[in-house]
Amino acid sequence: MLQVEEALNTLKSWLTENRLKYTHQRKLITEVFFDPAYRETHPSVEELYLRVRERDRKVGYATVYRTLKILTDCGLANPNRLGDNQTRYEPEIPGEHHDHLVCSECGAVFEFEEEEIERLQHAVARRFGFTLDDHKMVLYGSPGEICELAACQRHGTTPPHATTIELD
Amino acid sequence: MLQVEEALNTLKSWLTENRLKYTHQRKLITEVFFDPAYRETHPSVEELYLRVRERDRKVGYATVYRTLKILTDCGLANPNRLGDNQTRYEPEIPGEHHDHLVCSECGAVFEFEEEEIERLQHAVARRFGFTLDDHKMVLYGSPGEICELAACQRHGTTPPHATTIELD
DNA sequence: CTGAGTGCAAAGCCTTTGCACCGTT
DNA sequence: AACGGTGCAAAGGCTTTGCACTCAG
Repeated sequence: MLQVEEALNTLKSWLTENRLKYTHQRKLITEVFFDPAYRETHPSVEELYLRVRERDRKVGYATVYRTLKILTDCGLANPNRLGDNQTRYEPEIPGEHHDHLVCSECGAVFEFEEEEIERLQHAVARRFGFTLDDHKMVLYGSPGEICELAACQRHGTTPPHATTIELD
Repeated sequence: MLQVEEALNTLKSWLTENRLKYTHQRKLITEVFFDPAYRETHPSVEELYLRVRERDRKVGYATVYRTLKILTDCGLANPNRLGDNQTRYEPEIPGEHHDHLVCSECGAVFEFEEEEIERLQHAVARRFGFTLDDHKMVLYGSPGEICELAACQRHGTTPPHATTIELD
């Protein structure tokens, strides 16, 4: 719940700074997006739209698109392409960056952090005379036969992840 | 020219294996795609289509899409999303993988290789019990004021890269 | 009040598909 | 000759936009 409040505060401040309005819809969409129960689901716009509609039938599709754009602009949402040709969003928690590993077979999405890769990415940017602003990285992998760790759905283990996408 | 021939041979074998046909269009599109003069331009389908049309006016848009799909399937083309909401393709040279760094300001695209990052990506996949099949990584960076190295167009240096995209 | 925001439907993009004709095998 | 390929135009997804109405500040 805490993070929902923080997100709403961030949103509110950002809107005020930009002379935009803190509307019922923007608040609702942000609440749903940051709902702890859905935090790791990497929803597409449509998926989020459907969840929002469960709470308020009158919210329009376009509003969800527009709000997600705002959330992205104020650093609260992170758009990603994981491989199913849709833009998927995830709530951005300050200081909590992670990247994704997608199972080539079933589309299960796993999150991971790898400080050393991030460091090297900064180094690469620096090598070109740039300061790293952002990056997108997605790994695609196949679970081995004798794999104990892979929690890939198709292999029967309980998934520690919350999303499964349909790869092309 | 060598790589064009190699690509055509690879394509031809693959088509034969799959009982598909080695048509005039597929040959032409592949030749244009692997043309040394354009090798690093990361063309979108439309850009490639336009180039192909310079050599044969009758080639259709759909054929370029279909052929690029084939080239991707037989490992000769690599689709990428660099940040301008288009799929851009680059010729795949065996053993020559690289990733991209995009200038946040002007959209200039730079290619780089970083063995250590690749190694760590394999390690991450392994940690989850997966074998790494593929990955997508794009870095976004800003050129510094006092930057000598950044060959970002907007900053007046000769670009060592061949593509500039329009970021959203 | 006033201008930004919303919902709806229409329009835009990029990409795929159906179909009749064409060309490789 | 047989069957996959091609070109064209139409249709599909996802996303954005125009517009009249609504509501936050």
